[in-house]
Amino acid sequence: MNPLIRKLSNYIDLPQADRTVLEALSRKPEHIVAHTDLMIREGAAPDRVYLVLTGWACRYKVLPHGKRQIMDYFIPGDLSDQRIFVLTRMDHSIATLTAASVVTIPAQTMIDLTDGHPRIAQALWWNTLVDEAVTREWVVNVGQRKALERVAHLICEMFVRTRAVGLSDGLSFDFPVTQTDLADTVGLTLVHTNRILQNLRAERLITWTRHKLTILDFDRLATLSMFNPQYLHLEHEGRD
Amino acid sequence: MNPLIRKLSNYIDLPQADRTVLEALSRKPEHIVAHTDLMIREGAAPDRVYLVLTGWACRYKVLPHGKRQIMDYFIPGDLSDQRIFVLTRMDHSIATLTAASVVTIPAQTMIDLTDGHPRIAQALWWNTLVDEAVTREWVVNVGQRKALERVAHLICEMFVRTRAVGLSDGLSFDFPVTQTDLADTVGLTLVHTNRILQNLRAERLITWTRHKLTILDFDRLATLSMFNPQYLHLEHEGRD
DNA sequence: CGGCTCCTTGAGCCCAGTCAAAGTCCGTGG
DNA sequence: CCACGGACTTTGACTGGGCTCAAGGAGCCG
Repeated sequence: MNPLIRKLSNYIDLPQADRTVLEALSRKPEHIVAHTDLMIREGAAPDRVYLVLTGWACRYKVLPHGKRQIMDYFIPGDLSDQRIFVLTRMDHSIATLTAASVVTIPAQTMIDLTDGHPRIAQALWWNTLVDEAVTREWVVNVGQRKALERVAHLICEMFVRTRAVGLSDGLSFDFPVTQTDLADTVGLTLVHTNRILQNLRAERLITWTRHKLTILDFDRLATLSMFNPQYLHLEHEGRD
Repeated sequence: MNPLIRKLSNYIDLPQADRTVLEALSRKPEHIVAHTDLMIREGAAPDRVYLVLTGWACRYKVLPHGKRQIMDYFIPGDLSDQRIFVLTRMDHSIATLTAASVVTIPAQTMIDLTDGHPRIAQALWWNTLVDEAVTREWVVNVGQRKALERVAHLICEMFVRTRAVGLSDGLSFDFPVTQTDLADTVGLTLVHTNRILQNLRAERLITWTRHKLTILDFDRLATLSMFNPQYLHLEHEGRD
């Protein structure tokens, strides 16, 4: 099933008409190799929105001293900002982390989508609000959690988000980033991130080989990292 | 002038009709003392939006181990999420940092506002996108900058944001938070934040007494903290 | 003038960063 | 099928930025 529909269904049940409209968006995905910037680069004028169908991507920024911070992961079903073209310049970049298939949606299509389909419009608002909540939680993560908790929290989040689009398999899911990516996500060095992963493995909390991550004890991982999934708003909150 | 209008004018010139509509919102502000949670608390159902007219407020979250992270400051002209009521539960809290006057806008008023006034709708989208960009920059700040750079960056940002609503005086502006608040904002301890402030003063980069902060050398402060104001999108980007 | 809250300072420790090198995995081409 | 090369992961030794604990000082309000 289209991962965007699957994702939005966590919020609200969409009637068939709306589903058809959303399905129609996902024709003609583009296949993009790993580690490629999408067309909207920092400084350029955004005129489109990206929808990831398969693979992972991320938002990131590189500072003048060369350090990179990843500020968001895009997994299947994730959409880059629905109204990004209101701005005239991107203030960050978006790149694939893996090979990915991505749909490009022109600005006008997004406008028509929300103008003509109020339930989709509302679901996309939910989507936007969740994106904001996730980013805020990442501020909390790098600001207040210790290294081990930080990595554990990210793993919990990505597991739940992956499961929400039907891409988990029990407590296993595809976590296709390198340790360097992970380090730049949680604000630690590569070396320290690696040692933290050793700890998580030694504590029998996770296994992670060949991009396949398995959580061995979700409750302990969630408690230890103070993971409270409420900010993901996946409890079918759509009123009506 | 109404600080919301002033803020949105950084993006686009609003015709008098739109200004009048926005002015009308700001009748009956409520006066709230410092350190008070606004009605939407974590876990509660949001049904309104807040607009700050005077004073500062913040979004924050307290983790189970008692640590607080401030994820956003609200200064005059700042609006809490324009569509927050799409969610059924708040995942964080909002509190005043100082005495403040705040306008409460019911959900339906927000909907009418954007339905009936396309330019306001677009300006509010700009506002939302800037809020997101700010939060993302805060991820970068706590993730990749060192303590001194972090504090310096926040000062640069709050100076520019304050100036954008006409509340700066040369290189001086009201920075009415305690060092404890500041520490919880930049993800450092109070003690270390204090020492960093001593450094900034010793380096003759700032003075900060009685809530009045003066930047002594903006260029040096901006360079040192790698502050690039592009993410604030204040360059009157509104097309048309 | 007493008691808040907030700011400042000192000493010692530890979590995470840095530097450097070695090991592992995997795709590719001979 | 194996050798090679590049990307990614792991390990060790050392350093240092930021945290913790603790106490004292300054400003402000009643």
